[in-house]
Amino acid sequence: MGARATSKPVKASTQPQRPNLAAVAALAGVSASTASLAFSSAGPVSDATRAKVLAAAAALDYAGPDPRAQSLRRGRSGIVGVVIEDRLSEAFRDPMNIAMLDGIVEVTGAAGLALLLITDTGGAVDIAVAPMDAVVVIGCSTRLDQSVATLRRRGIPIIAVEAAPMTGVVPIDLDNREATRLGAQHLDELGHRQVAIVSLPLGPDPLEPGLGRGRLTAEWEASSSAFTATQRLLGARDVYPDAKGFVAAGSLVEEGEVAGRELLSRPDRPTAIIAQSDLLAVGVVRAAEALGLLVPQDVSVLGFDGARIDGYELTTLVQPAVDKGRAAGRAILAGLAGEPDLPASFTSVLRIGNTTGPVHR
Amino acid sequence: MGARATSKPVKASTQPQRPNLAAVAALAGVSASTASLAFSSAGPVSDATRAKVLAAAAALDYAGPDPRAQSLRRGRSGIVGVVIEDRLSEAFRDPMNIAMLDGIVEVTGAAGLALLLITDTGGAVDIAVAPMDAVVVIGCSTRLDQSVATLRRRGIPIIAVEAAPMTGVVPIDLDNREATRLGAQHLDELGHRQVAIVSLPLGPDPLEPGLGRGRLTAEWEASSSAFTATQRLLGARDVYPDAKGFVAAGSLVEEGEVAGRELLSRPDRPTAIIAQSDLLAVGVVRAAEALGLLVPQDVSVLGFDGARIDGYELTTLVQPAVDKGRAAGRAILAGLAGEPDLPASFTSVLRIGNTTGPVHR
DNA sequence: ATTCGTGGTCGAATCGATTCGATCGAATCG
DNA sequence: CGATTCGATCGAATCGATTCGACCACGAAT
Repeated sequence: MGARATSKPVKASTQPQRPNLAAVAALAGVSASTASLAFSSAGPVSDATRAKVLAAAAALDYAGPDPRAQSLRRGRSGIVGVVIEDRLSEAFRDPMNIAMLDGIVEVTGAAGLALLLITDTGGAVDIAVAPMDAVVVIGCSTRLDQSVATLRRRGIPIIAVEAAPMTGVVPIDLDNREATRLGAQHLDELGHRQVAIVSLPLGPDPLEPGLGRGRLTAEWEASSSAFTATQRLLGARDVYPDAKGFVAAGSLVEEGEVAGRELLSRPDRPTAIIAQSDLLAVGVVRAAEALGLLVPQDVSVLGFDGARIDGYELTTLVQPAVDKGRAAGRAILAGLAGEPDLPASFTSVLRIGNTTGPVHR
Repeated sequence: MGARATSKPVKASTQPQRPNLAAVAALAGVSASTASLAFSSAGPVSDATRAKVLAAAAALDYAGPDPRAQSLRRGRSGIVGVVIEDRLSEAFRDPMNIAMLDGIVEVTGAAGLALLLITDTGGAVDIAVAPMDAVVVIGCSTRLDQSVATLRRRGIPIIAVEAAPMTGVVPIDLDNREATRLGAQHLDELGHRQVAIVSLPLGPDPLEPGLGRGRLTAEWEASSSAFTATQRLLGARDVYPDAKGFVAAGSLVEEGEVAGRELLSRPDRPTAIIAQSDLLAVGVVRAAEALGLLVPQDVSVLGFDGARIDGYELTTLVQPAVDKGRAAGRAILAGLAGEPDLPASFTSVLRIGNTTGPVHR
């Protein structure tokens, strides 16, 4: 059996060569076009023919049309990219991200689209090589600009959730600044004058690039590449222009604890702390308790998100995370359908919990 | 301007037709093959030529080779499917799933593969239509069988994490049964004789299909479609063959609370509860506290997973979730490289916390 | 001076399906 | 009974790139 196998011996023996539509058609005694019709059921095919084709497919162990070929021919892959900046483990620890993702899935899933997770950790390479029909960037830091440019050249719809406005990108916005200002006003009305901020990550500190965590400086604030954090910072500054701050390295309870310890153990301890997420706020509350301070008697804590974290009833700004996701999903669908852009913007509402109270001295 | 636009007016006017490699090559004055080489840098191309091609690409606003065409030609799409049974919001609330996913990303991401999230909620349709190079099924219930069959016909590597053995599927296993038995023995040594189980979802109750939650019956246990839950059940039965149980509708704290209330408010209240996840265990502890019971004095609680849930120091079985993910990632890579199957199996270790103690009456 | 590489480029086949227009037979209608 | 239409099927072009073998020219070796 070695004589005639000289042309392509390895390939032929190891791989029995997956059958393709043409092979199925041949076995069924019909043309490839008819076989295609039989599978896609997008044209008139007699029942007898369809049965023959299906039988031939079964005989050859054919799994149906190759998705790769389909996506080339149709120009659609059925895949929506989701660009997330952090590592997954970090991004998914924040319930807001999950809620939003779930909103996206709810809408896109119903339309038969699957989600491709793209972590931005590598270079800007990955993002451009996947066969996506559309892409959503979440918490897009400014350094994604070049990747976005590539995507735009490719002509696919780009949706950005809470990002700086860019031409050709459909925005899904949240009133981060106004909402934070609202929360700050609440603190102001309670009489708080010494207020500190715990900020979400701002990107690398220009002065001392290190852990991504540390006391907030004017330089750092100015060079921030994080849109949402900056907006919330501005909202706080609208009421407390000179508030001190601490930048966390992630939206995590532990980070909030670090920040809280840092801010509350100083002699000029603030009477209230504006945390940019509920997870951070919980950390701050813990730090306060660890330092023997009572919340809200000794220190008020304001959160952001409206995550239901059990054991706590934070005063916070409740954002419609799932709706944000749904809106992103609808924006994708609109983009794919060639309809006009479908931007959206959402507002957060202040929910008073038991972590803020009148200043007490 | 209407006269000569009769042939294909709509398409030509709305879409400026994205340029393709051929167009770039033409403008650069080279052949398509050379242009391809210039982009892929997988062959000898003079620097001058490459520069010409790149310049032409820039002039035409060409974004690089179309990923769809590439994946057809190369037979690879760079996409790994991850099949998750629940809704994302539910699956991602369990830290174990996230940890594992992160392990997968760590390995596959380094190899330039992106993850396609596939929720199993719809029919078995979706799963087969995406252009994937490999697929990982997580917590695969038996009803995925047909989808797996399709995938296998397609000839792509299939990795299953904690699933019933199937031919052609590479298993990544955890010692669910043995580990649970170990935990049960720990309770046994502490003198517990009245023990109840809080089980992870088992699939629909054959007798009364409802919420997916309720008292564990022999019929339900026998008809379970959930592999992991069944294994852990068996491990508990190895020590306590007649233990009563309650089936939760998800791995959630709230579900644990429901189950705990149900089991602990009865007159024949157990002295210990085996929960099949740490989240469930926390819920049980909360329920106990709500009922005025002390843990572990009045009731011992055993968890599973080794998730670090703050505020609690559960006695639990610590499983290497991230390693499981990494192993799955390596199994994928091996499969894609045509190497022999790379299965793996992991063991959990008992970590004694402060939620179990000697029986006290 | 002739030959032997070899870097650089090109043609053409191929990946696997979809889809438009054409064809052909049969059934319907006038 | 001839013309029309409709349903079923087929051919061929197309989607956009990759890649193998061929080819050409030029410098080096004999």
